[in-house]
Amino acid sequence: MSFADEVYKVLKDVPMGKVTTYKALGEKLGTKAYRAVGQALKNNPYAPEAPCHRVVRSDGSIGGFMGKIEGTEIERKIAILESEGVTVVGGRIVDFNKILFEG
DNA sequence: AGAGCACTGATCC
DNA sequence: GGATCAGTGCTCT
Repeated sequence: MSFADEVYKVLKDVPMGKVTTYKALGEKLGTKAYRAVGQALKNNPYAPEAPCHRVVRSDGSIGGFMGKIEGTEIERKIAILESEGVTVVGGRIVDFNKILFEG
């Protein structure tokens, strides 16, 4: 088990239509290195199992996969979120606090 | 070994 | 209320 594996394990526990934050994942893993969580997510070896698009920043913004890398596979993940019932506007989650899953 | 990163909370203006 | 600093753990050079 690697650090990344634990991240995905927690991530898979997030129900559809909900989102979680890097912080929540880090806390569950018992670490404070939230950046390391992001590192693991961008690696994303468990692509369909690890819904990295379902992970957002603590303030509800989508995260680094927008604005500078738009036009990549990332934007499709945003569409997936909306498909799951999560609304994203201007790179920000709508009703973020209501769909936030903290386990 | 050193810099960087898909972050966050706390300071500093 | 925005910009900057420090902390954190892992990956790449």
